Amino acid sequence: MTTSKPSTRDTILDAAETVVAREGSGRLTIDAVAAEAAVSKGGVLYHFPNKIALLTGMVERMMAEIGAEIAAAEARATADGSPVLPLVIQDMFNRSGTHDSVSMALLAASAEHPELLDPAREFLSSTFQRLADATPDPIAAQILLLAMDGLKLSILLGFNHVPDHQLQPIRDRVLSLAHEIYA
Amino acid sequence: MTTSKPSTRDTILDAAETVVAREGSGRLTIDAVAAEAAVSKGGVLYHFPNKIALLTGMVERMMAEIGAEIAAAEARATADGSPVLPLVIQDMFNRSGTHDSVSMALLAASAEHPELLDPAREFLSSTFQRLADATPDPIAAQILLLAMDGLKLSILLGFNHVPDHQLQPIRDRVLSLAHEIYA
DNA sequence: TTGACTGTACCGTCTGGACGGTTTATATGC
DNA sequence: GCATATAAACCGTCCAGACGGTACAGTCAA
Repeated sequence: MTTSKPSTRDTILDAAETVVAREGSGRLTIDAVAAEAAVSKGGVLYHFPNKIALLTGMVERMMAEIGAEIAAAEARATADGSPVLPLVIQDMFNRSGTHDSVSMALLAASAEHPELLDPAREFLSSTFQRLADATPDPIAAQILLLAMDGLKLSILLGFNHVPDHQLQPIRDRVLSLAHEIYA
Repeated sequence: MTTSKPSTRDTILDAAETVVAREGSGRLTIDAVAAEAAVSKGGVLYHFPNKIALLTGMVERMMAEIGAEIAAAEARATADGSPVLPLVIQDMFNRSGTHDSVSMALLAASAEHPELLDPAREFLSSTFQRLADATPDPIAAQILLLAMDGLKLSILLGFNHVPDHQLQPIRDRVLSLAHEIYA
């Protein structure tokens, strides 16, 4: 099992995300992360020699998580011959709600060292591009993926400009639209 | 004419947005804003007695701009009997590209004092809710509005995970989908 | 014995904000 | 018509605190 013990390194990254989610990216200090992770400041600096390394760690873990998730969806899709896009979108819905590492890492990095997002840019754009291009209607697929981004943004910044009771219908509609693309 | 002279106050708010766009929300300091606005630090603090006031000013101007834009679209719509949603969406497309005050204000405030967004939350959610509910298919309208948010986010953080050459087709498709809602 | 930390003390820099001074515009009194 | 008063708009400097980072001695389990 890969989820046996959360290594201190991961604990620290989790703590960093929690701080960003709760207090804003501007309050992401090494001290705050240490306190949140119940580790000393020296302990944080042992794993991440400086703050840039910490931010880099957040961005890298985010990319790894997205990559794994999409790869898993693709594997499932090819396994039972179902279309990929709905699977990916469903994953996104399931993950939303919990403060997710994607948004937090983006916010944190963009606040202080936007250039750290350069590798993420390439990775994300090519990943989603590939995903959309694999469907019969790439433009429609992109629009749905953008809608998912928007939903994430609104949750991330705390506006549910989508009220809770509309979340379920939106989810159903987006999924059915995703299926229609393959019709 | 209301656009006669850009008051120092507005110059300062513009400068703040520029700083956020160029260097990230974490680099939004009073000194940086002063330098960008070609005003002394004391000058900035004359108009905004502290940093919270500056952030509040950004958020308030953002709401005013959105409110005015949507009101204008609604006025145009009722004037010639055309549907509102496509007009609003067209405005959003036209505004994108230039670093817009909406995103910058959101980023800046969320970084340091997320609670400053509380009034914006209410305003934006009720505004977009009203807009969507005024269409024959609120769910579809919400999805399109979310897609616009997503597009804004991706431009904002510098990922065009939508490549430039797809922007035009996406624009056309979203607009035609917006029209279909009324069909 | 080594790796993974803790804890404390400390330094240099940056930043928000306070403060007092200075220019400019406008109004008032004579 | 001119001096004076007054307030608004702005400048430049200073300071306390926060933050990133360093250094180093000590703990403790495997």
